[in-house]
Formats: sequence, structure tokens, C-alpha cells
Amino acid sequence: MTSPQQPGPARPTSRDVARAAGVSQATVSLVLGGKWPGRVSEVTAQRVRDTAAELGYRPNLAARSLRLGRTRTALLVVPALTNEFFARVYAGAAALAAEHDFGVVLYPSPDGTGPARDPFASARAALDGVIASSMAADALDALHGADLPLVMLDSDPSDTGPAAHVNLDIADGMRQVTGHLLGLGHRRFLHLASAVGTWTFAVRAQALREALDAAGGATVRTVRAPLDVGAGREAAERALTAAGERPTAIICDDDILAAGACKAARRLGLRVPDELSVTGFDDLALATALEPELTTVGLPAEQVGERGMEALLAVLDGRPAEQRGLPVELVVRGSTAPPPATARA
Amino acid sequence: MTSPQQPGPARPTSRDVARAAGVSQATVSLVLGGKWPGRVSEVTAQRVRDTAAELGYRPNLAARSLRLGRTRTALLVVPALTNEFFARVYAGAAALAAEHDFGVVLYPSPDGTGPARDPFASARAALDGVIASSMAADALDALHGADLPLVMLDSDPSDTGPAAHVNLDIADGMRQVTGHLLGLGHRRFLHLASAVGTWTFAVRAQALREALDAAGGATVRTVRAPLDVGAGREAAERALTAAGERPTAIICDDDILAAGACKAARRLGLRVPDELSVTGFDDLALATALEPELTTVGLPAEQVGERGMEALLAVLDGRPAEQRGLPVELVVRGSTAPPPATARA
DNA sequence: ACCTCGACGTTATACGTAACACTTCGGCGA
DNA sequence: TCGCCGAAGTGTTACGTATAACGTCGAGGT
Repeated sequence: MTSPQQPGPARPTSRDVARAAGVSQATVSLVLGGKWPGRVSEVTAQRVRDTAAELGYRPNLAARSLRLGRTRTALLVVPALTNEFFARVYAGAAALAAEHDFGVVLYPSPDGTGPARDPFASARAALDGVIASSMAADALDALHGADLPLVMLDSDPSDTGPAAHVNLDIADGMRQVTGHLLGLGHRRFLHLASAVGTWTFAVRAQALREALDAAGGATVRTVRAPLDVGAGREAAERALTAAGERPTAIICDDDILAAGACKAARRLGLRVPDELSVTGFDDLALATALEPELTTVGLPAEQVGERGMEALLAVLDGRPAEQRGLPVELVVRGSTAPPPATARA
Repeated sequence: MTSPQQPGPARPTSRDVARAAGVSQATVSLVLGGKWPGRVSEVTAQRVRDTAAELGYRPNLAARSLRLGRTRTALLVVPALTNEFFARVYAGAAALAAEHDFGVVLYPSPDGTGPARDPFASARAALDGVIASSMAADALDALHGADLPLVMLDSDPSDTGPAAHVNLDIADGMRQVTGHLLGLGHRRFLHLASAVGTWTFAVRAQALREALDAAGGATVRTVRAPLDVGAGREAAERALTAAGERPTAIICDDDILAAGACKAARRLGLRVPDELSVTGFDDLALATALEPELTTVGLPAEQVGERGMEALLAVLDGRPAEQRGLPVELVVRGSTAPPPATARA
């Protein structure tokens, strides 16, 4: 029974409901749109609602969008969703959107392959606005080109293009980890970074530098690695075996890199945390799956999505979107400890 | 400069392009729709394309959908995307969809909380079809109610409701792990299951049972746990400390549970793999982040998404969707080894 | 000279909805 | 009795697109 065309009776329209209820299409629209008080009597309204339910009426969203010129749909532009952080951002955004009868559609930034698709073609509906992570670099130009309300996540606030910014207080997170490690007695650090050249890297690097300078006598070396476990391991392994005094703590920009650093340590026969401390960022599920559990900076990913959507809704309403850094929180677990006595000399 | 209304000039329509190019709107539609050969001269066509590009024309997708009655949009229904497996399914589906100028919108099955939203309300556009994972139990009823083409992922093939099924050959995966462990000499197993009561659990349990029966003299105990590391650890810890002979291998339905099992082992002072073998399912990034790396059954998640979309496109074209189990592959890593000599006696 | 026909377009229409402007009608104060 | 008002709806229109049906025009055949 392959029936490519109209199989059963076509979906009922508001006019069908109107006919069945003995009213005009306009009345159906009024009632179902919630605009009826004072315009339609309660009895009629109830009759309309009943027949609508009976026929299984669902408004045609394409027609509604066309009529209204708005779609109640936002585009969320993120790098790969396989990164738990962004999956959580999406979850937060989608949850808040649902509360406001909004939808969220994703632009999955192509993972390397793919000819850098058009973010707007992938969104099948017309869009009311865009929420974009600064990490999805490939799509950003196109977004600025479109004259849609744009909310940027974790991007340079001095960039005045976007209508609003939602930023994590990463600098504070960096200060917290660094302070924690300095307090334990560490003085030689390795910074395993993921996205050199971006704004968030600059913020992290500067916060780290300032914290170390304030402590005095501390050194740091920065190494870059693509965002996966294997790459993190290799980079860490290289840095740990390089000439010069070995660092006693590795500060990673991401839990995934931290996992790599832990593997590198194990390969080199360094015990974590006794001989080497490792910290991450994000507090992914991974952080508590590892042994020892990872000391990391917890980022409220869901909140990032929520606030992004909140800001977008505000902009769409003509309200000002309040810009505020989201607080982050150091989560101390088992991957950090004082440096070995030999290194403290 | 908050401008809730029309800020700049409204987006150009096909009529604007027509005016600028000195042709009728219909011609613009023909040219841009690719239907021009034989109906519009090459020069005119080129002129239309140029002016369209110049004005930055983008077709209004709502209007197109309304006109065509099709949206080229599919709904993908999955449990939480924070599960890397489903994020990969989405990636696969979205990639293939993009090749066919299709879009994929997600129904993020509410994570416990949330009043079980309407899957169709969350999709803002009208839909051409649905691809649903059997794991998103809460939404399935509503999906069967709608008369949309439905492709089910990993669900009972004897359920004839859906238009097509895309299944992983999980039974084979289970046979492979079991065979691997039996070959190493294991005879006492713990099955750490995630979704008792579902079809995939039934398949796994039966395959496991059959493989063990064929070997003879092997025993298994099944324990259930919610799908997260902590729950897996607790369940495994309880089972490992229970009365009776301790199992020498834990077969987990998921890498996440396997991570929990590894933690349980470490807590109890059991070394993996020397004193306890652990296997997972899915081959997530987590599998290689752990130490030792996890022996697991690799599932082609992206392919699941691709095949699902492929099947849906076929159904929409009136073609038959070929039903085939996707092959899975045992990936042997460091978390499995022969059981300790004491247990082999 | 008339008809045909292909090439190249154009005109007109419908998709389903929301909202504006309008009608109908009983009641009510002057 | 007239005029007016509010309640309760209805008629109509427009949103932007795709396509079926129709027009025009010149070349070529008879």
C-alpha cells in the first residue's frame, strides 16, 4: 500500500472545522487563537473547540507562518552536537523555547567534511532569530550577513554586531583552577588549549597569566590540541617529555583534553594526582567516569542555552536583553593534589 | 537600536526580483525552480539569477511549503541528545538529509521532567515524515496516531505500524562479545542492562542466553541500571558484592554502564581486566578515554541515522524501503582478559 | 494568404491562516 | 421613535510561492 499521494482524507483545515461547527472560518481562528473573549460567546467557543478536537484539527504551521510573517522558530548554530556541552546547550534552549511555544532548529556545523553548507538552507522554516556559538566559526559570516536578530554565545562582547551576548565567566573559572593549584603548591604549569586564536582562548590565557603573575615565580607553557582524547594525549605526552623541567600540573581547556592528559600521564608512568595534577573544563559526564575523577570547572551549559533563548525572546519583543556573565564553579575531585616533594624543593 | 518591527527594507520576494529583472513572478519561480529549460531562454534565465543574487533573494519557505503541501522536513525523535550515540544518529540523518535538500528537526524527548510535550508542536514546520528511536517511548503513541510516514529505529520488526524499520544487528553484537569472553575462558557473567522491558533488551537477553547455552556450563545474572555512570557503578557494586560466586566478566548494554562497572571494580579493589573483564556497547568516545580502554561493540550510529533518512526518503518517493540489519563490530581493547587462575579452577 | 507550431513567456489561481473592517440585532436612554 | 452601542459573528483580504492554462509572435509549410 504505497500511496505517495493523498492516502486518507486530507488533514482538516480550519474551514472544515468551521463547517462542522456551523460557524465561519474566522470564528474558528478567533477561538483557537485565544482571542475570543468579548467577540465570541462561550457556548460557540466551546462548540468550536470540541469539533476541532473531534476532527483532530492541527493548524497548518506553514500557512500560519506565511500569514504572520513570524515562525516562532530559532536557529541554534553550534559545532558538533557530539560534544556533550553543546548537546546540553541545545537542551536548555529547547526547554525554554518550548515554554514560550517556540521551536529550535539546529545547524549542525559540518565536522570538517561537507562543503560548508548554508546555515539558512538547513533550517527549513523561515527563522525569527539566531543563537550562535562563537565556536561554529564557519557559519558566522553568513549569520552576520542576514539581518536576523542574533544572540552570540561566548563571543567577544566588544563585538557590537550581535543583538545580545551570553557569556560564561570563563576568566573567573580560570582564576579558580589556577588559584586551587597554586594553593596546593604548584608552580610549573602546562596549559593544554583547544582553540588558540579565538576570543575564549584569549580570555583564558590572560586570566591564567594574571593569576600566575600575581602569585609570582610561576611558569606556564601553552600547547594546542584538537578537541579529542587522542589528540590531547599526544600533545600532553609530547609536552611532558620535552626538554626542561617537567610541569607538575596540566590545566586543560576541556574535560576531553584532560582525559587525554590523564592517558598521557599513565603512559609515562606518572600517577595522577600524586605525580601530576590535571584539571579540565565543562564538567562533562566524562569527568566522573574517569579514575580518578576529574577536578574541573563546571559550566552551566543548559543555562547558556536558556539565557541565549531568553535574550533572543527579549530582543524579539523589543525588550532589552540583559547581558550578564554566567557564574562557573570549580569542582574539586580526585585529579589534583600537591606536587611531589621532589618538585617542591 | 531595538527595532521590533521592519528595520530595513523587508526581505525581497520573488515578485521584487521579477520587477527588477523585468519579467513576471512566474518566470522567476520557473528559473529558480530549475524548470526553465524549454520554457525560458538562457539569457533571461541568467538575468533572473543575477538579479536574484543581487537582491539577496531567499525564497520564503513557509510560502513554498504552503503551496506544495510538502516541507522537505523530517522529525527525528530521540531520547536525550546528551547521549553521544543519538547525537551521532542525528548527525548521520542530518548529513544525508542535507544532500537531498531536506531538513531534520529534533524532538528532544523530555529528560524525565517536563509534561511530555507534543512532538508535533515542538516541530514548528509541518512535517513530511518522522524517524523515531524506539527508546523515546513517551512520544511513540502520538507518532502512531498521526498518519505520517514513520521510520522506526531499533524497534521490533514484527510491529507493522511503521513504514520501515532500521535495525542494528544487536543480537550479533551480543554473540560476538559473549563469544570473545567465552573464548577467554569466562563462565560466570553479569549482564548489566539498561532498558529491561524493551525490544532491544529482549533481543540482547536472548542472544546472550543462546550463546551461553551453546557453550554450556556458563551462568549469567542480569541487573538493571538507569543509563548513567553513577547508577551503573552502584548496580555493579551491589552485584559484585552479593552472595554467591562472583562473576568474572560484566557485559554491559552500554559504554556508560561499563564505565560505571569499571569504577565499581576499582572501588572493590578488583583490577580490570586481570581480575574482572568489562565490555560495553556503542564505542563512544568514552570507550577510549577510560583506562584501560574499553572492549566494546561498535555501533555505526551515523549509519543508523543515514539509513533512517534513506528509508524515509524512499517511502516518500513511493519506493519500497529496503529493510536490513546494520552490521556491528566487536572492538577488542584493554578491558577484557582471561579470568584469574583462581576462578578457572 | 492561411494555418500550425514551437519558443518564450504571462495571467490567474490556490494553498490555510489571521486580522481588519463590516454587518446584524436586540436593548436602552432620550 | 430615533439613534447609538455592544455583543456576536461574518466577509474579505493578503501573506509568497508554484504551476496549470493561456497568450503572443514570428518562421515555415502548403
